[in-house]
Amino acid sequence: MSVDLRFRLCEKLYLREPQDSKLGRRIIESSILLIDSLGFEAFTFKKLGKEIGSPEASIYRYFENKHMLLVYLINWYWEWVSYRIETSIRNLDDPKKILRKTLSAIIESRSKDSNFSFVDEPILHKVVIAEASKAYHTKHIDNENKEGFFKSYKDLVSRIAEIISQVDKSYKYPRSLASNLFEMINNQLYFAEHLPKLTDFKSQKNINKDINKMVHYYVGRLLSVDL
Amino acid sequence: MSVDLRFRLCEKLYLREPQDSKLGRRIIESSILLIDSLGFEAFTFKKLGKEIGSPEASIYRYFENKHMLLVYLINWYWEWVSYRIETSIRNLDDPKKILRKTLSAIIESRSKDSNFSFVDEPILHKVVIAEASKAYHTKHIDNENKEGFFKSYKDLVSRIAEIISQVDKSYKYPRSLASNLFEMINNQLYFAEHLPKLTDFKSQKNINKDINKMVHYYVGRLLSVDL
DNA sequence: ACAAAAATGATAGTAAAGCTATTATATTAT
DNA sequence: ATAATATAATAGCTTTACTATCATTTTTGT
Repeated sequence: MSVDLRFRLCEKLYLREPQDSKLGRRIIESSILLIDSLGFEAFTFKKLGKEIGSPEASIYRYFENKHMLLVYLINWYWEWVSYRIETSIRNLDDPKKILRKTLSAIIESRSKDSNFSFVDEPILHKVVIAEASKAYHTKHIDNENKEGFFKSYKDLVSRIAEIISQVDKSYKYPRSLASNLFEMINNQLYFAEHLPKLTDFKSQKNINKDINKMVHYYVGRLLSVDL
Repeated sequence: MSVDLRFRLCEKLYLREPQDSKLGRRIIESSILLIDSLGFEAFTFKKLGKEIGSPEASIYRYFENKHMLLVYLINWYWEWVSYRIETSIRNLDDPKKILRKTLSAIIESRSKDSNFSFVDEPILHKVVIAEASKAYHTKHIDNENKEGFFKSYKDLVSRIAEIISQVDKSYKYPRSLASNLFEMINNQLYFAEHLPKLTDFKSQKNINKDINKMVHYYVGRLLSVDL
């Protein structure tokens, strides 16, 4: 019998912790699928309610609105990526090796993880690729940031920046490189599928391998180390 | 008496060419200011109509909906950047010099241009930074791309990729580098202002200089040339 | 200068989104 | 078994995102 791990996310994001109840988990599970299939703009709590056989009003008891739900899902995703990275570099000492493993773990954060039965990670990653920028490009960004809405992503970027600095202490832009890494990977994946003129990658099975190669080359060049 | 230049944008974007009438230009002018101040989500044609003293329905005669208007504005911005780049590299031969000038022109695409009286370019750039990703992260991206909704940006990226290739013919990712350049610059500017943990830049007057330096360093490193 | 054509204004109306409120019925905890 | 809590069922309200109609300007062609 599998026990679901759970992440502790910013409490301001929800009215009731969705990981703790059946309905809550169904909200998480189904919203990921529904946002993926409808797109965030066409996604509504009414449609989600219909999907899971519960009234709209019940969903409002968990999340104030669909924006909060999106931010929640995105935080969940970054917590999960962090968890995968830490797992994959545990017991390593060599900074270059740690960096290499970290980069590969980031790219591989696209496959199903049996530790979380109610989340389909590959689809959640699709949602992050397509919708995450909407979560932080809002008029209320400064308040929301103060409340901790983006903590998971910021912590992850800080961690990667640290790993980068351990390879090249003199590198001037570790945070920018770290955030750009995530944004770039997700953008290039999106472009490969939808706007191929904006990328050199082709949308195909092996795209992960190609992106992985590029990212190692890229970071290696910028830090002038061989990765 | 100043004569406004105008750009030829994809005709599918609008129902009536807004650059050709007084009301149309007021729509462009005021929508930029209003999207900047309200954010795209809270921006509506009703509010825009109130602002310019025209009924909502009149605006609908120019643009099918606010999404189309946003896409239009963003195309306008990229056409303008292209125009500024071409102006600044005219008569140059040396590929490295062309690349250097191009990068600087991109960064400097943040100041008022007196050739277009009805557009406040610095504010339009703010709108592009905050809202452009919403224009292409939609469920209808593939259809819209087919219709040419993103032509201006794709053409610009192609042009930069060409310039990059002329400096280093063997560089494998010219398109990805070009698109990443634009996305990175805009993201880092946004992060500096709103999510400082995600960047090494501080939001202050001289940020353009700092970003310019980083971008030259960055492209120089990746292409292994001195810029 | 004048009629025809085209653009704009004024106003109304509709469906859906984005909520909030209320009461009834299940579930769960003690 | 009962009290507390969560969920269901239903209703209703405001705003958004449009569409339609007709009157009034403004522009254009001759």
